[in-house]
Amino acid sequence: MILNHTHTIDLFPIAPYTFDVSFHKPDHFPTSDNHWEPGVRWQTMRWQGIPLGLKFENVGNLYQPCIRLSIWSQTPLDPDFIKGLRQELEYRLFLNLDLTVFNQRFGDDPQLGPIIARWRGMRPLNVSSLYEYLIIAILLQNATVRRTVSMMQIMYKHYGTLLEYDGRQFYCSWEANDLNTVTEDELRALKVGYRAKFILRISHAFSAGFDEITLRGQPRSEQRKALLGLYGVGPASAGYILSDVFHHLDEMDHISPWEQKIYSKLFFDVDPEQPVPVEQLTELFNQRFGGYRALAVHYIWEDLFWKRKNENIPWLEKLIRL
DNA sequence: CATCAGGGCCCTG
DNA sequence: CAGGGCCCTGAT
Repeated sequence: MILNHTHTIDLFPIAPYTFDVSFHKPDHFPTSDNHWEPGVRWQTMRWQGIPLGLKFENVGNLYQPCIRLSIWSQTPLDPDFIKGLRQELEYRLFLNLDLTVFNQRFGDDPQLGPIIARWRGMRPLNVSSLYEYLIIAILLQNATVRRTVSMMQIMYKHYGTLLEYDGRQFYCSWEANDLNTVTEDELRALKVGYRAKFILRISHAFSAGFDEITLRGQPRSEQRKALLGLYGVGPASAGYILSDVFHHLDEMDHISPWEQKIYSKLFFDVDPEQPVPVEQLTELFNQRFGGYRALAVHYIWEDLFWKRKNENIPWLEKLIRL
């Protein structure tokens, strides 16, 4: 599908805001719906059923942030659509997050302070809808990164839409309805394994009305309950979604074994293969980062993975198993 | 070649 | 509440 019509609008995040570390997360596995270069991110999006090609460009700075957003579409978009899209992106990109309190509170923390200074203005990144994020969460389960990438790619090939805009090609996600007529065997043929059942059950739930926007307005406990009610979603996936999709900056209910190893090294400087008990990690997070546990760990985590981009971190390589 | 664990979850006992 | 099984893949 070739997208020829363009609209351009400006988005104004709350300062401080930093474009690159907010739009590129070195620890996220690569998917063919987006591409980042310094100052630019291409990203497809399906909104109100319409496939869009987005291009975000940094035209501001830390204290006077501005993002120029170009929107490619197959047919012209009316102003109401653009308005709704703007609101949705402001939410998903967390542009209204005011980091002032966080920065003040942890600016003097011996570990977090220098990291905040380095990445000031960074916020978590999620451009996906809840449904799209759930698919990713399912594909992450019990798989290496390489396998997750290949499962995601084959799903895009079969059910996504290839978009061409700005001289580039990216896949755009499908909708839950699109899988209504797909059988478990068809999905299994794509080598997603037992996850086929999860993907279908979740897609059916969304087709039947499971609604992201409604959930946004509910308290975290209700959101968690609703997520855990989805077949194939357990505490790990629910935790990622509550922090990444629903923006709960203090979400830290579940620490999985591989995370436990990395946290043990980062916060206690012990051999990751002899990790400290989860309860001890939880206690440390509560004491030091209470109220902002997810955001604090996000800063430390991203700092580590940016470092990994530039230098070899042997202990980490062993743990992330590409 | 065979075996096994992997960035979970469901189901059973 | 602990533990087996699940699809597949690549590492050993």
